[in-house]
Amino acid sequence: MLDTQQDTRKRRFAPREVRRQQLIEATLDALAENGVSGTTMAAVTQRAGLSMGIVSLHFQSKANLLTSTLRYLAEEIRDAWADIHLDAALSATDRLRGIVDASFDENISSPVKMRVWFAFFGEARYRQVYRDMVEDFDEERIDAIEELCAQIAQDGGYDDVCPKTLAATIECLCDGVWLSMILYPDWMTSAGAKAQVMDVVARHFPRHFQLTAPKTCAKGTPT
Amino acid sequence: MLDTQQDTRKRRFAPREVRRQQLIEATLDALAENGVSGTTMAAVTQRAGLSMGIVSLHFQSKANLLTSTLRYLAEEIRDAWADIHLDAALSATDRLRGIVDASFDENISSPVKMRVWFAFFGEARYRQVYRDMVEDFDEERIDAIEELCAQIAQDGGYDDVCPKTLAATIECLCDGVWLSMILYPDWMTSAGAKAQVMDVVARHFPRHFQLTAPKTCAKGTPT
Amino acid sequence: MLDTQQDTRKRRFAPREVRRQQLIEATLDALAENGVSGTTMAAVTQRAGLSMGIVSLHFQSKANLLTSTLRYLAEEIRDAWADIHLDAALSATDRLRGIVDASFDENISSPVKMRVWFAFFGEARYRQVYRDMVEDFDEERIDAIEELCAQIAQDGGYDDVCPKTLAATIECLCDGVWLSMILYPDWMTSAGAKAQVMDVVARHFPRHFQLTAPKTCAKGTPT
Amino acid sequence: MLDTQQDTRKRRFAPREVRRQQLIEATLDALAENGVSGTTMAAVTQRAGLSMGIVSLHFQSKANLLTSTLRYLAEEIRDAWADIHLDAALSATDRLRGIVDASFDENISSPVKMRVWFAFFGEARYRQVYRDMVEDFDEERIDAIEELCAQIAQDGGYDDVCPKTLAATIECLCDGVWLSMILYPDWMTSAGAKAQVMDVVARHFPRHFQLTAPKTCAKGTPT
DNA sequence: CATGAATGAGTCTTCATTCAT
DNA sequence: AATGAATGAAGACTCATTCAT
Repeated sequence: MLDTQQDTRKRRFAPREVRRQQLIEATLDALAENGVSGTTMAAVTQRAGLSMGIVSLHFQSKANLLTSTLRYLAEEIRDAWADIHLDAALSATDRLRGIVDASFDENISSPVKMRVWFAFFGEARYRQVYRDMVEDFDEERIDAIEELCAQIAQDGGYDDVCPKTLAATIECLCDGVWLSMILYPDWMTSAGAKAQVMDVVARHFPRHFQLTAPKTCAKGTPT
Repeated sequence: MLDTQQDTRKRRFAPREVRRQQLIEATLDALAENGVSGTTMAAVTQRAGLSMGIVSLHFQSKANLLTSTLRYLAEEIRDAWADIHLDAALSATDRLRGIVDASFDENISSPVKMRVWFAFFGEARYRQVYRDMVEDFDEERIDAIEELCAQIAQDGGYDDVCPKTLAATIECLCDGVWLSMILYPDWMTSAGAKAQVMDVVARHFPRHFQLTAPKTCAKGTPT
Repeated sequence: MLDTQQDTRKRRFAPREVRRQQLIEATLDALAENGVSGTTMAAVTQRAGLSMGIVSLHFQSKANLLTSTLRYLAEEIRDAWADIHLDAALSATDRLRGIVDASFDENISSPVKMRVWFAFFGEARYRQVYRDMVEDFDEERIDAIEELCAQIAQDGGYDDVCPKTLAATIECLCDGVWLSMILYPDWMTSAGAKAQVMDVVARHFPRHFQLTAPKTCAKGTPT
Repeated sequence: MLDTQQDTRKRRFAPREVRRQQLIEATLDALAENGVSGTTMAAVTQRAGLSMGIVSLHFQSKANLLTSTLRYLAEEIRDAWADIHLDAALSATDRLRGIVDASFDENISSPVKMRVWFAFFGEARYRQVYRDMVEDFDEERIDAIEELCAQIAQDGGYDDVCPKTLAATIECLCDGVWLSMILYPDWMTSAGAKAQVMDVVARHFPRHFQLTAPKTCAKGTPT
């Protein structure tokens, strides 16, 4: 199956979607390594094993290729999240945990993709694109988290928890943990990231989530 | 006083340090507006009201100007933090609150400077520069927070709090909140940011910090 | 035939070697007219009827273009010399004369190329490039001349001729004559140059080479 | 005496001529090391221990400084040559030998000055200046040599020597030897240069000049 | 659908010259 | 007479885009 795909990719002519995907993946690698400004079309196409002109053919311009790459990332996350969100069989606690797990899934938050996110975020001219693209989804997502928090708070009788604040805290914490994963990849792993966030959730809903035992938290080995 | 300074800046000859500062400030503005790749030397010098060659004269190269700008930001934060950290008159709780307050000080976390920080973080090259520059300080800072948490935990008998985890949570939360301030400045203000972080602290140390009352937390107007 | 070549050169796409040659020839002209420092990439490419970026495409940098041009000249001389040197049918005297003739061949020692040689010699940086490039060949060449002189001296019983000194004299004299051809082109022609050098050879080997008759040497019209 | 001069040079204010000489000497060093294009005003003035603006003050422009430096060199040679030429006590043979000796005097043909000569010669835009400056003197000099040769030829009954051709040969040989001194300084020394030229003279006037004994001419140690 | 040589506007950098002190 | 900070034109180099094949 993979062989067939590889084969298709190396053929002189390939369907439009295969080439687009091939270029987007090469762009992800190039962006992770060199940032937005350091990513040249020559580098992208060389990585994809194709010629320079191919970008114009499939994406018209560099700006469009980058925007498409960003959209690809956003949709990937949205899809992963939607799977959890729409699964009617899950309880509120399982959903909340599922959303956090999905956020730090090895595929979603791989080092390459995290670097690409922040590369776009740091470039002022793409920040607006980034914002327009994630705003709706961000809002939808934070509303969903808030709703789950509200439901757990009500069901569990957690009178002292403000669902809105907790939802914001979870969102911000996730963003901050992502940044740590980029800046200090050796210090913050995918598993550690999940534990870090879930600990704050557990701190608010102690009867529904298990706190990481303080004793296991030895100095020098975070998470 | 300001007039005098303005006057000095516009004079044909100015002391070396005045020019350097003037250029760094112009660079901050340019970076905030255009990101690292979008920031041209022409844009920086025009903003400073000077000629193009002046950068080479005072900073040799664009790379050195950007690195110097990054160092300026880092030292500004370090200084603000050191004021709190070295004030022997403060209690552990006051220090912890002081560090969070300083992190979201209007000058330290102004929109311009926040954008510049993330512009640098987005570029792999400058991430390394940043790490080389502030790794020691970052570690010192998180150790200090951990120590304060440990002290409060011990004094207050909070057996269920792992100081190391809490310190990491605070750091990550601050980063994430900064990110929100850039992306949704209307939604996340400086005051709201402090409240957001202190709420998590209060959740861990309820007898030493005041939780934001859940009732004030109405939907639509977070914190 | 020439039209075809011209046509190829003006076409939007040309084989790599055609473009390289085209650029080297334009560089020769530019160097002869403006020297090393006065030769700008814009001037070279304009002369070639191409755009500025083409140099980076085929030679990466200005330094590499100049080095390649120097190598082109050196190889041209080496090839001309090798034709004589490897021709087994020639006698020692014919070879010696042949080498001198080749040195002042209209193509090898054209005004343009002579000026380019001295433009390079004037730049310390390219003197080293030149040495690294042709030191071996220069040595081989002077050794060959010495050997020819030794053979003629032995065959003709010229006991008073030191082949080593004569070889050095011939080399230096050629260089000096080239210099005269640049500075006073009206005074020193290609034919005169050959006569000048061969006269010194004849002075050493009077029974093998014909001296220019002293009577033809009238004041005001040298050689 | 030297101390006094050094002292004058380091004083904040110095007579016009002292400064000019100081700058010309610094220019000679800079030119020898970096060629015409590589010689910046900053490098020259730094070498002289003075400030950048001083050149404009004493020479108006870089072009004028370089032309003045070239003139300084030309006059130095002319003076050295005139001493010999005007010395009525010398015989024709002594004068001829004296001119050659002066040409390769350690001061006149020092490595630094030789490099500067060829640096100017290689730069097309200074070649005309160079030519205008040395043309008259060159002609005067070659006429003098020719006259000396004619006198020796007549006095010694050398019927087969054309004074005009020999004078041209001596001139060209000197130029070529100078070039060798620059390109291969280890191979061609000042003493070797004189011997090389005088050997050709001796070959023409064997009863007036001593040939270098052929036996001393061993392979590997030229001249 | 695909190639890659060619283009040329945009950028960084250098440096002779100027001028307030 | 001397300084050196500042200027700005000029040049090398980069790279997204175009287009003949």
